[in-house]
Amino acid sequence: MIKITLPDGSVREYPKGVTGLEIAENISPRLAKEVLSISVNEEVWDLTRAIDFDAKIKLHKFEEEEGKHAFWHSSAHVMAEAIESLFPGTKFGIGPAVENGFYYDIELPNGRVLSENDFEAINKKMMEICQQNNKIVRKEVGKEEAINYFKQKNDEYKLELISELEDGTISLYSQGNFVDLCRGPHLPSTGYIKAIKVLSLAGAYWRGDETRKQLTRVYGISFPKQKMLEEYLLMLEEAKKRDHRKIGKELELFHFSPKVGLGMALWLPQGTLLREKLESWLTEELKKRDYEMVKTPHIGHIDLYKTSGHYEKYGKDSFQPIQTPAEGEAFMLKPMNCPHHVEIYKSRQFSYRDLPYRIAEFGTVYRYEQHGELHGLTRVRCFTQDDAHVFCRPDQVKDEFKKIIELVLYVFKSLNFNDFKSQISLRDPNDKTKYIGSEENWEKAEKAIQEAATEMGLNPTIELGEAAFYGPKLDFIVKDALGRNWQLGTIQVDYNLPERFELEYKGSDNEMHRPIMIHRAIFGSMERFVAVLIEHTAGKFPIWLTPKQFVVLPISEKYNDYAKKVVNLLKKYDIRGEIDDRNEKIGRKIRDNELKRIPYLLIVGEKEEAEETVSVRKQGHGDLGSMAVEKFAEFINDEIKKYFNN
RNA sequence: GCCAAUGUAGCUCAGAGGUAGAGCACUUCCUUGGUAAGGAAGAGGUCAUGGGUUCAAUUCCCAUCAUUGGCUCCA
Repeated sequence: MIKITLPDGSVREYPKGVTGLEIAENISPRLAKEVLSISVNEEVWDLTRAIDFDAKIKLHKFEEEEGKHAFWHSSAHVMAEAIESLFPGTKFGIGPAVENGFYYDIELPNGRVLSENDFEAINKKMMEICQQNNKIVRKEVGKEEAINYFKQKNDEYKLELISELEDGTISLYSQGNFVDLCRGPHLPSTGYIKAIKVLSLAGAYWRGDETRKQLTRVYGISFPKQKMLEEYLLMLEEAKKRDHRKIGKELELFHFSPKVGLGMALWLPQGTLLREKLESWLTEELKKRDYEMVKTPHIGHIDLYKTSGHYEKYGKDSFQPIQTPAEGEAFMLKPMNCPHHVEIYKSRQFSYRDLPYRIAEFGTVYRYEQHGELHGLTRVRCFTQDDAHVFCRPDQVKDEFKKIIELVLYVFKSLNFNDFKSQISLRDPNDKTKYIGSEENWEKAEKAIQEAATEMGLNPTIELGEAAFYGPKLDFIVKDALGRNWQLGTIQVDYNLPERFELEYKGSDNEMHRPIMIHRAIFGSMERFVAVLIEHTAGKFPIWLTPKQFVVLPISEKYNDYAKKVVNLLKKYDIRGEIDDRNEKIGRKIRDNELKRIPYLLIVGEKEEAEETVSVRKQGHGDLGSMAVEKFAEFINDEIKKYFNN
């Protein structure tokens, strides 16, 4: 008998060779139906693998990473089996589970190329294999046996992989007629997969190496329930509908013109209004928190970036220096605001009493991103950071972090980003040599960040070795309405620039000391933030942010004058909107303005004009009845206040 | 930058080796209306750009440019 310890600490005895599936059945038949893989002493195993020793175990369902992973990994094998049976002689690269589904890199025989027209046949075949409910069997083999098998299959990709493995650690998994080199773990049988579908194709270099052959990467998704697949496909469609590029066009927020330049957004009037609202709101919040606003030029002398190190880092792969008529003089488009802000610090002398010194700027920077990297507003070549730098003493780092975290949380809450994670990136404890700055300062800062995060109620994950060479950092990753992750806020300690620019302050000991510089951004960049906001809200922005808060719809042209009066009156209350005075019926005007995601439609006709009221229609809620214009103004302003009071 | 797909009216997209079509938007006219599409007429395109094949190319081929998806997930 062996002792099996469950996650709750309870211990059960089982005969030697018991499997995860048997344990699950013993606990509850219902659990046995849902469980997909098992952790045995922290190692994830197949449910059907025999356990021969005392162990701590944990059973994993689809909801857990470990369960999903096994599920999708087996799905990749099913897809491979389907492709092999449809296209005998196909060679297989790697086929792992990924964040959303799985893929397999393949090479079809005789130079045939897979196309979307083949999807249906593959889907059908995959379902067949799943319905056969074939057992998935693990077999540990010697290296030679593995080599022989794939030699006979003539699969040079698998052979290359095997050649790098150590004898005695090689396992094969088989199901039906398909055998694959694989570490596992896998599902007990293919019948667990109730819904499976090929999603897309892409090219991918063998082993990510562009000098090597390009294989076809086939992406797929699968679920234990048909309904889950339907929901997932619906989510994908919803994501497409919410694509910020599409909504940006529909709402006339921004535009890209190849003539102006790739990756350079032109902000249209509506988009500019939205962006300005965000900027002025954040500016007010910064001022409340003792930041001072600064402005710096879009270019800087090349020597500035040589001192900062950015020339070395960005020089070759960036926009090239701008020459002037003067001999040997050159400027660079600024890739970062930091060096400019450092020079602002240097413009005066600092005592320890003057710190922290906080300066902020909506600073536009230019980076020559690779052509293929460009994507809508999320990856551009010219963008505006909501940048700020805090210069402080080492003993102030923790407090400053707490203050910045407070601001980040405030911003997230105000914009309804309620689901987010935080991540602290620290040094690699095994290789501390690649980091700049003193051991003492690093330790202090790493400790300060962790304490600040905990004290502010965050529950950050800690990533060792993820810190930049110049300092540790804290990042915020928000989940949008569709569950997608976006990295927005970042707070970074920097020991590098103060050193390079020889920044100083006079301490209480009358000696000169080096300040610590903290970089931070809340939005990240205005471009990316607006994109995330669009996708999060599907273009239905909060009332205080939205470019047009209302549109007045006259029942007929006879009431256009009254409509104009309403617009002007509301303007006095700082409520923005316009008239739809087209020669159309009211139904038409309602439809068009609903589609433009206008939060409030104010319908005016004979009755409203006589009573000096508007008939209010709220987006998504329909008719709210009529009210006096002033009352509506109050109503909106109350709604806006609610945003900031709770 | 590399691979693939795509590029036709302001937008969304059909189409075919014989120099173009729809819907929406736009202009004009009719209609003056009560909570998600009123009617009619009109205007609008070197079919991304440059080559090639052909009697004939927007359509086929090549190149360029742009857009999109991927190139990070390691059996």
